[in-house]
Amino acid sequence: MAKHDPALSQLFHALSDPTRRAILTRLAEGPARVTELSEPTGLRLPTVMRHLSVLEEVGLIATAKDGRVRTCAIVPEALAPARTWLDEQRSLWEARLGRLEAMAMKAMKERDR
Amino acid sequence: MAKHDPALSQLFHALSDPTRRAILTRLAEGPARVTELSEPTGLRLPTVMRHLSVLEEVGLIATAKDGRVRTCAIVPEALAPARTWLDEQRSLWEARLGRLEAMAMKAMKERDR
DNA sequence: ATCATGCTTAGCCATGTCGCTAACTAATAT
DNA sequence: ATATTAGTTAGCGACATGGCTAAGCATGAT
Repeated sequence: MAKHDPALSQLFHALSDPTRRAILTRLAEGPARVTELSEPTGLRLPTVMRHLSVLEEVGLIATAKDGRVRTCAIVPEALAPARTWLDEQRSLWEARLGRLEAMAMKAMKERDR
Repeated sequence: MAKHDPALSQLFHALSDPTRRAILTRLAEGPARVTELSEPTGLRLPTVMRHLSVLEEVGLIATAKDGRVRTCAIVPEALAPARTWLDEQRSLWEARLGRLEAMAMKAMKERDR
């Protein structure tokens, strides 16, 4: 069985929450402080903090504290493993389609023989 | 705020489980019956059934029962929304990089004036 | 020195997830 | 007719998740 890939699981899990995706989308426009990120969500600060922790743990964002303000920025490379997995999946699928096509060709040749 | 996108959330959630990803990878090679899918997982049948339900609910697989055997097949188009979101995210990021670059150019011109 | 701001921590609650066993149904094989 | 096979349903338990409030703690403003 394909062995655990905890990083990928965590990555997809992080992306599975709409609030977290919204935060990432916001951050794609540029860095922001925590309060700034929390405002559009309608959620309380501690809740948003938790989402930010999740995002930071999987490496999707980086944060730094300056004085009492924490600034968050996106880490776009962190999305790569997800893309890679999806691409692999697609190429597996296409390989299979290719084999099916080959079989169909072969079947036609047999029939015409 | 970006409005809810429950389908995307469910899709990412479905992909966030290693067992489910393993099942998809297996199915990329061709259809399989339930028992066949359960064997390599080391999990009990009802557990695997639950995973299959999740996959079917989000449209990642299709199943059909013939006699007492249920056959499962992948539905590769179902991955598209995930890919699309990742691509959008990347293009947002690149647009931002573009703007930063433009700002840097402008700053250099100002400085050289 | 005091107050307001911005985050952080601790802890609670409801709900969801993932595993299991046990018992059931339906189809096929003997 | 009976036994086996393949899946299904029901329901349990442990733990994770996502929301909240309340209280704490630095930093910056007055």
